[in-house]
Amino acid sequence: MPKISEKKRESRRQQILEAALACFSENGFHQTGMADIVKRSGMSQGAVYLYFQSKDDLIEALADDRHRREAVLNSVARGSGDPIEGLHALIRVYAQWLTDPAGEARRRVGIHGWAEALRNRRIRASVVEGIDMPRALIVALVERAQHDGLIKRDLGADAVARVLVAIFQGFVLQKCWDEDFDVEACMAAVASVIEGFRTTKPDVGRRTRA
Amino acid sequence: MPKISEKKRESRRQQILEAALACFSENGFHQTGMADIVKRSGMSQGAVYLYFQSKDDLIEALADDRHRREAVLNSVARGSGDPIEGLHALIRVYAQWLTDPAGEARRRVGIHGWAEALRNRRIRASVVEGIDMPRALIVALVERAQHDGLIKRDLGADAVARVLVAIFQGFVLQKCWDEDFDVEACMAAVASVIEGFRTTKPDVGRRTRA
Amino acid sequence: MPKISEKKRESRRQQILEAALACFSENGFHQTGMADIVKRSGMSQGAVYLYFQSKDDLIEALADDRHRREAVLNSVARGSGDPIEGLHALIRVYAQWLTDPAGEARRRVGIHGWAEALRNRRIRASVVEGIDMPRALIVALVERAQHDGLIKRDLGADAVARVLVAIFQGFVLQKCWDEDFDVEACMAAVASVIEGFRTTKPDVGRRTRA
Amino acid sequence: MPKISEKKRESRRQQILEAALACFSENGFHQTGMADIVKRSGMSQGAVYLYFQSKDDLIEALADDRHRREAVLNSVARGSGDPIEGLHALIRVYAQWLTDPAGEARRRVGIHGWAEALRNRRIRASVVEGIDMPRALIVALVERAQHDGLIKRDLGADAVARVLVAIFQGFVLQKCWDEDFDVEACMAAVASVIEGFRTTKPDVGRRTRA
DNA sequence: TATGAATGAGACTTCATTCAT
DNA sequence: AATGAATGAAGTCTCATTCAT
Repeated sequence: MPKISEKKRESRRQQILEAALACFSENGFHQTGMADIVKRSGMSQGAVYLYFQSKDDLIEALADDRHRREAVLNSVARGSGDPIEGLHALIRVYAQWLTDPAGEARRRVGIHGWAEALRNRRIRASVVEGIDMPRALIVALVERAQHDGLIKRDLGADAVARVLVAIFQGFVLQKCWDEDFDVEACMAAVASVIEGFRTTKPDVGRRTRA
Repeated sequence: MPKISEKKRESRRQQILEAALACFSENGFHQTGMADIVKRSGMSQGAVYLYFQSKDDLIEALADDRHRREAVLNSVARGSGDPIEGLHALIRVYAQWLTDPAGEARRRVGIHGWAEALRNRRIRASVVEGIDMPRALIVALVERAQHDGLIKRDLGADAVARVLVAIFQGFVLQKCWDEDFDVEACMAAVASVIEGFRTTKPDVGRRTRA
Repeated sequence: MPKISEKKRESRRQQILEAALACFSENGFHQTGMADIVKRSGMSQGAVYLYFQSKDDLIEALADDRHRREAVLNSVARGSGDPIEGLHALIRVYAQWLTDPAGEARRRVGIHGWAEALRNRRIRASVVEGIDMPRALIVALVERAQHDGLIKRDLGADAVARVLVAIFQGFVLQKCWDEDFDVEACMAAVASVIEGFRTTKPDVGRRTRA
Repeated sequence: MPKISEKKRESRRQQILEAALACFSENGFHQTGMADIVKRSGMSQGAVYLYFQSKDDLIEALADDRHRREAVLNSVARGSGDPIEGLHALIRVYAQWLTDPAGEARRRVGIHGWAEALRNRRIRASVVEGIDMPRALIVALVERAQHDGLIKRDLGADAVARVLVAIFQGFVLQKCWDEDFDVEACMAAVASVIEGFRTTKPDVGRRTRA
């Protein structure tokens, strides 16, 4: 029974996905040929089509893969007690993800995915869902913080979330374009961003004084 | 060889660029064929090559065009007296650019350009220069503000600038994917971000006390 | 204005159709590659697609071409006075078409078309219409002959027509498979077939009465 | 090497042949993939090649199968006393074969075989032999009938045979394209065709004179 | 200048067949 | 005997660019 073992099959699949990731990372989806992926994966032309129905299917599989990994990323910051501390935890997780050298290719492909999301419904769904997850998480944290009087009540929780998400999207771009992008330094600024959303202590002090 | 007037020539060039912008906006650079651009511009296949050497040349021309427009955008916020007010002015300008319905196509093409910048040196140069301009502007404002004690001195001016730039990059993405993106609400949050960078009053108090 | 003249364009089209006809005649539709047609036509790969949208389009064009030629063929036998003579005229026309050495390729492609008609709606429509034309013609002749008492009234005019059409379809097959197929001899037999449809002598009696 | 029983082996072979027949009937030889046949037969890719050397081998096996079945068909009309009655018997047998709903697929594949016979020597041999059998049979009957003065002596026996064979070939086509083809009505016309081959009454007169 | 027909390399995908298990 | 994963040549079609007019 030469039916390949599930383990082997999954391994082959990963082999192709990794080759595709590397190729897409270097040349984008549409400048990468199946031949490139085939060569890099060390498999034969036909073999790829035993694992993926088409090039688009391959691209979508990578998008789904990314989606799945980010879900894990988000779960880390969940369940923290203090909402402010939760935000900081989230930031730390993403900062780490941003710094990881092994994630370079994935970040680059992510950017290509952003462009692709503009014209491919399936990809857009995956990408948008990918940013809706952390956004929802942040919204929840912010609302709790607002309820506790820790974050200004006149700010939209969604707006706050979008700002934080945007910062990381921009950081991905800047990091990919510029080798010297200093994540550490920027993180300190991000911490201050959160400070900006907080209700100011002095008010309390002044109030007690009064 | 009947030479065409310079005016006519420029007009034709724009005609092609506009057609290309519309096509690229809808389908990206590599999914758009020269035939699409030709059809949309109302010109002939051969004509395009009288104005642009190649498809890549066309893409680069659009990138340069974008670069030139952004230079104008930045100049608006220059020369303001109060650096903090300068930052707010800059934000207002970009918010407006983000909201302009006529700029939709340009924003979308911009995203495709971000992806293309990953593999095309010439495009990257243009894109990076495009964000270096506002970044330098912000850095100058922040440094002045820090000197005046208006912004925390322990924050890197560059980091602050990168955060603000990142926010707008992320906003472009979110706006292009999501029709309902609420620029107004988000701008309020961005104002708070700047608050976060500012020195808090108590410090002044403490300093005076010391 | 290098827009090709209509004459030139039509000539190119024919060039391709002839190459396709020759290739299909030798190897059938699906065993003939576009490369074969391209090579035979002396044009370039891309050129063919300036004249035909796809291989299927090319096949359909040939089917339509055949359809058009047969319409001409049928028109020959129309308008004859004596319906029996009309039938014989039709037979003569088809016999000639069957014998024409220049039509060999067309007959062979016709057979491939019969097979293709089984799974391609568009082709079937063309083929069926192609046999409905002579059938309708024969039906009209037979009905007139029956009205004149020249052909047995108990035969269905449609059945008679189908028999005559079938004979020629079978002849095409036999001629294409067997170089030695003797059209002359067979035509004598076909004349007898028509004899068989005629009313028997008793009618002559009625006629003698007149 | 666990050898399979001869019975089992033959059963598997038939299983494949039936699947192939169904597939070829629907899509023709070259538009049917081995994968289609495999799926329909319920066997594995490799298994087919244990029973047939190649796809062509499979096609040829079906052609031979057809050949064998037709031999049986012809034998029915053999040995009849009256040659004219023999012709009618043959016609009846073929009419029945034409009507049998279970033979639909076989008739359709037969048409594909006619086309294939144009380029495949092996198939042509099988197909031509397949029509030579009934033709020879008819020739023998006609010659006997001519000897007995029942059929016109000036008709070539071979021509008569070819006409009758052609009629049934054409009927197969018309039946396969047109669900409403009326076999019954056409058979009456075929009976008249045979009438047409018969000597006319005057001959009888001559004979009576003798 | 301007046209658009022509080019041909290269894109993605399929498929008959083989072979390790 | 049987499996089905693997192969890789070949298929159809596209497209940026050129060039005769």
